Amino acid sequence: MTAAANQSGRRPTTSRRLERAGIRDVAAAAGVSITTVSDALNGKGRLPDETRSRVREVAERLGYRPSAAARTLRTGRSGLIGLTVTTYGEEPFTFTEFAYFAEMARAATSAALGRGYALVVLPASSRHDVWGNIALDGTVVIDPPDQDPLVSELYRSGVPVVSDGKPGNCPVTAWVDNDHEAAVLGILDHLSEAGARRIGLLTGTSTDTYTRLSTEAYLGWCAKVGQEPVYEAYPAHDPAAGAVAADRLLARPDRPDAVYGLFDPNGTDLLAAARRYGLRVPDDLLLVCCSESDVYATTEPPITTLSLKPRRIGTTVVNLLIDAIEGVDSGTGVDIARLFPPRFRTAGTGPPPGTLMPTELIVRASSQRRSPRTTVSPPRPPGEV
Amino acid sequence: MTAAANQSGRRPTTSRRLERAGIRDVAAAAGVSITTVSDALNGKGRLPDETRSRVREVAERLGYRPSAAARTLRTGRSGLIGLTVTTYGEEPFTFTEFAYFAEMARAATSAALGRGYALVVLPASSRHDVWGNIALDGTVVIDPPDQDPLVSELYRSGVPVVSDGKPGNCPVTAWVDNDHEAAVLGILDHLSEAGARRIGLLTGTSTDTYTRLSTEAYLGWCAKVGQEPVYEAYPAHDPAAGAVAADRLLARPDRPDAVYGLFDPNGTDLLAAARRYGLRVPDDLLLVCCSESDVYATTEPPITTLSLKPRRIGTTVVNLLIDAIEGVDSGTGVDIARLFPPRFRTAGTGPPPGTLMPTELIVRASSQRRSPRTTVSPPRPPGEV
DNA sequence: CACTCGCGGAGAAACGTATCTCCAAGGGCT
DNA sequence: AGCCCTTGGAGATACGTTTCTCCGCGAGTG
Repeated sequence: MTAAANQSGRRPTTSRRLERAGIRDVAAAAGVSITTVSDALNGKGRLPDETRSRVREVAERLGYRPSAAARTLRTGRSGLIGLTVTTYGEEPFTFTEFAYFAEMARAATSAALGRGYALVVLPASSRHDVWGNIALDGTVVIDPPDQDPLVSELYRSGVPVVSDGKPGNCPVTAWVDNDHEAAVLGILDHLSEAGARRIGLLTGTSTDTYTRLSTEAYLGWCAKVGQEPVYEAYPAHDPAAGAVAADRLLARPDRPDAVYGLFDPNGTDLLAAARRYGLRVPDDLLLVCCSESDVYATTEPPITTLSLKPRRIGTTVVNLLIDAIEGVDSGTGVDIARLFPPRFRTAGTGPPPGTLMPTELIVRASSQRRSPRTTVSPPRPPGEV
Repeated sequence: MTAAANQSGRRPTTSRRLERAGIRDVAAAAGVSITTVSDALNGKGRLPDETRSRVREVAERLGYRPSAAARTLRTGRSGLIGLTVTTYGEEPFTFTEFAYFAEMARAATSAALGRGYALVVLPASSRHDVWGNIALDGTVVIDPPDQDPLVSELYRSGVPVVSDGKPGNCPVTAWVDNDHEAAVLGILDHLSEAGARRIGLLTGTSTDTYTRLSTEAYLGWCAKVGQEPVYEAYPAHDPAAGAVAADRLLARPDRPDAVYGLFDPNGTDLLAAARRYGLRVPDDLLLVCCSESDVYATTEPPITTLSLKPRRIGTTVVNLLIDAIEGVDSGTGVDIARLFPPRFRTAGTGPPPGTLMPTELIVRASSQRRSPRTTVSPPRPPGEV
């Protein structure tokens, strides 16, 4: 019927200014009800294809764009995922400072978008302001410290949290981490096989999981093989401190004949320090550092690096989070971990399901005693090409 | 059917499960109206301090968190800003690939948070899906191409857009860019003064503003001083292609005695190529490249770089955008550019207000003839000062 | 013929907040 | 005494969706 005029029933249609078209306008223009429009556009109800396409066409003609805010309010889902890094001090962002974070964030963003979610970058130390003003379906937390208040708050709010880095004592829904212990042990073995007698460590003073687990693994290994630990620790966010620490390590009376550096810039710093002390690499000093950068392929000599494969981590973290978001009856805010799809659970136990991902050791000249100097099959790294 | 539903007016209070507390619950618990709670929490109405603090306390006790979605729907503001990079092909993200983007994004994120907004990273090429599902108060667009459909769409939706990179023909609210022409001319003059007779350019094949303006400035300069242009172009996203192009440039019969490389990795590529051809830097070849990385401070020799100061750009872009968002009566979706605060307008004209920001040339050894060697007036290029 | 059943679709109730309008009471002023 | 103004606060509505419920109707079916 000619319902076009009064379709809105009690709505004061006259008050509509030049605002954007709403679903009501589409309904009126197409001569159907709001329900039908919603169903047609979302592919939901039982409608003949003809109605569906007609509605779609009208919507297109009016330039109709559904209001994300209204949809979020109604459905309880925003399609937004928070990404935050909590450790490493108060400075706005260590993102991109360490290549690991940059790569990881990029992969996470990509993975999220592939599943229809977008990532919001948030600082852990932000005024409650920003966190409270954003409707988040879930959050990725990078390396939460023990008892992280932010994670607790999110948990209380019923927001699923997946952490990159095995959480100390936080109620996370799930977590993903590298097998840092295996990685360090692998490197130490690798160096030993290359002839190292005393392996030193360049580590950090912060208490994040990565630093802690790696250092513990080193100390444990030392105890096992009966080597006195030789290490220097420095605040990892301070690039200058790294160079100084590298220097200190090589200046010690019990100077190591091999060093593993836990952080990205350690490789060049150690190389520079070695040069200062007249040490040749790898002849007098074997070198390995953890880095995602390929500049170490072109240093002189090229340096063996451990890659944490941040892309894989980022992708996995996001997928776990979205699985949690979509796998849960979002009404019940309680004990999301219990409702988590069982396939992600760790073997037998209760508390949050975690996944350990392997690392990759990229063996270059710095960790191999000069063989015949040519490229005749150097010893291969354990599992990689 | 069920008559026992109605308790508080018409609301079926019994249906409230274990959901989170809403503003109504706070109002009930505090014995005041919803209005009062809202006013008290937002510091808005006229209320005695006593009422205000009492309401706040009750809200705290109930763990009340306002719904961001509802607030967004009501106020029309989400506190979310989109960040997108449109050029450089289809790959998910060139973010962090070039240090410029990484730095710029970081600064933008920081600036936004400082003003209470959060950044959402979005790909320009995304399915309309994601863009439509997010309530954005505005968008930062990095380097939009001419007639960018994304920008047009945003404009039509009434979303303010500020671009990093002078837009070709897009309805942006404002833009920020470096003074690329001045930068290139400055470098060319710098190289001339250092004794260069024939300056080459390593540029890109893409059509983004940066590449275009820089190349044009180079060609213009060549025409003015009467030098035959010597340049090689390659697809900037392909790192391998860069090395090849650098090699090509130095292999030419009309080999330049100075080169400016527009992209970050060009410095090391050119250095490597020079080495292959037995050219000494800076003696036989002067080198400058555009980069934000400080690795060029430690190359052998250190390389002069042009910094685009991405942090300043990112900060400025975001501040302009937020000014636009907050300075406009968001009801009227029309012609936001007109309503833009006049102080940001360019001198006389109409179309979108833009800001040119200076660059910074960091002079290192690669662009200076060794002092003792040729300190005395090398032959000057024809028409130069 | 009375009935069920599937189809196509309409109505209206939320979702949770911000805000506009309006009201009551008390006190100062002319 | 009548009036206005300020203070403190309540009611109701709108924001724009999604979705649950329900309804009419024509066609099979016993």
